[in-house]
Amino acid sequence: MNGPDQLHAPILCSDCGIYQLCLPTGIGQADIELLDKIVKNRRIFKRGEYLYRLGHPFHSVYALRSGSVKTYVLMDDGRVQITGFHIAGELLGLNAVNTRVYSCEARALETTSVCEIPFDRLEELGQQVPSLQYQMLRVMSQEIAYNQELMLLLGKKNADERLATYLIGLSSRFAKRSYSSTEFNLSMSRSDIGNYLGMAEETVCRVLARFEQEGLISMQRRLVRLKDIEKLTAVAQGGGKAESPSPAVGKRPQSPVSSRNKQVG
Amino acid sequence: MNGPDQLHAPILCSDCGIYQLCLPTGIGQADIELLDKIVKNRRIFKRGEYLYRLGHPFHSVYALRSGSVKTYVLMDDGRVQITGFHIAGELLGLNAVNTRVYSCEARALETTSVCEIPFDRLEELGQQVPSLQYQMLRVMSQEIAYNQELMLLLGKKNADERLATYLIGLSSRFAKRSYSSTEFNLSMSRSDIGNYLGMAEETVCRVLARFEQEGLISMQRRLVRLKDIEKLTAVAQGGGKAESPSPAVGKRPQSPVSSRNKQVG
DNA sequence: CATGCTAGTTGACCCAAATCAATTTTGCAA
DNA sequence: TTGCAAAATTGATTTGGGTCAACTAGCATG
Repeated sequence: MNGPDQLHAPILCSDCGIYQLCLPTGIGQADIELLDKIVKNRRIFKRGEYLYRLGHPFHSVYALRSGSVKTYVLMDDGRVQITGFHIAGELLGLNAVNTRVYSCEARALETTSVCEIPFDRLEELGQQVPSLQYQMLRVMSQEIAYNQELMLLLGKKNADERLATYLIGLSSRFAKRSYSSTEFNLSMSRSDIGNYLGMAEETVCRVLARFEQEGLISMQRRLVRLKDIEKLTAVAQGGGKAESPSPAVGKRPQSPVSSRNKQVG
Repeated sequence: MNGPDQLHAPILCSDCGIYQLCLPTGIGQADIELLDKIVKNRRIFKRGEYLYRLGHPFHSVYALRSGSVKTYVLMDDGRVQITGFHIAGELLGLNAVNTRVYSCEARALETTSVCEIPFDRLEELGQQVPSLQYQMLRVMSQEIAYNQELMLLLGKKNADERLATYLIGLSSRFAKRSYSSTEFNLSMSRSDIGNYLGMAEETVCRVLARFEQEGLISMQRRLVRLKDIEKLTAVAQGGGKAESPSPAVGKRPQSPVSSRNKQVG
């Protein structure tokens, strides 16, 4: 998605520049070597190729080394909801543990390098390395938290808030991986962005264009530059509408966000 | 929410009528007794009371014995998105494993009986009982799958489809617990339903009223009866609009579901 | 360097559902 | 039993963003 393409994947986990992302704290050198033994293989997926598909039997989880991937769920009639965009250091596929069948699809957005890890081997290893077990719980727990944020966005935010939230979110994910947090390349299309955020791609274009007019960002094609992160954050939180600073007497507050959907009961 | 109120909670997991729901297959009698030792206490929450609140330190997970609970996430300005309604046999709180802080709130919808289980004890026990570890992964994996379905609903379904999906979903959850799948009591308000489904409570009322007119359901207050599950299922899938069976020549298809948001790229 | 082809953009129009408003019904506490 | 607040319903009106349509910009390919 961003940063240098690392297409020459190293052979060992211990040589891998991102293993501290997919397997943070608490795993010793010896354990890393164990892990290295079970990683099935490093594979390259090209744009549009599937890491896994809906309904296929669950056998492996995938650690992203470089590139980016979208995951999405499907309806019978062909409608699609993208549930996430994933970049280097993220682990995919654990959501199939329960049913033993993938409940969504994962597709590369660009050339993407991954480690495929057979789940049953990973589970065995987990029994010897408690911190690895814990790590799996953490990864899933984090995914749940992300998904909850997305539900909040889909259920309660307007178009401006959605886009602003999206940009801010990308920015901080890049920052975490020490890429630029103010200038980056989108690997997904406008249409994918719209699908993910629950809006039409035309609306994505229009809102981005307005953000540019207002000096919040600049865009050319898929390159974004965030020019006013502070204001963008405010918009994401719903503070972009400039609440009338001194509400005239007799004038109903007419808050930009209705009291509906706020906590009451 | 439904079924007999089981307010006299038994003292032991092995006596508990629902332990096979919160801890399915693969746990032996001896392990159950171990588990029983670490369950901190059985508690009763009354309507409106919190099991846990946003930002509070994570210490326990909660197994629901009876009653029902809503979980929801919050925005700074007070907006709320309900992320789930939970009934007997479900396990809450595992989504705080990663940050060690609850990322959402859980609040009883009615008088609700729960087992509180300290997470660190549960984790220790998990190292002795691998199937318990696996069970935790399963529970979280299932929650992710549920959440993905909800994202699909929030992002891509219209009001009719949302309500139909909701009713069908409740029905099959009750069936799994061998309650009636065609007649049940809602423990949540219209407003909560609307919030959960991403629509105004007025719309919930209107759509329910129309479903009743059309003979799909009957409702009085919070008691629902599903009268035509088959058709309801069709509506949930987007098939309620009766695609014109023989499209006249020259008449644009005007499909009830646009080709947008379907899989293309 | 035409020729597509895909992705992105912009304008005009429309509609599903939100909002606003007015009642009605219900559950409970005094 | 009465009184009230919360919950639910129903109607009128508005609107944010979807849909349709036309067009442009990049970019690959023969």
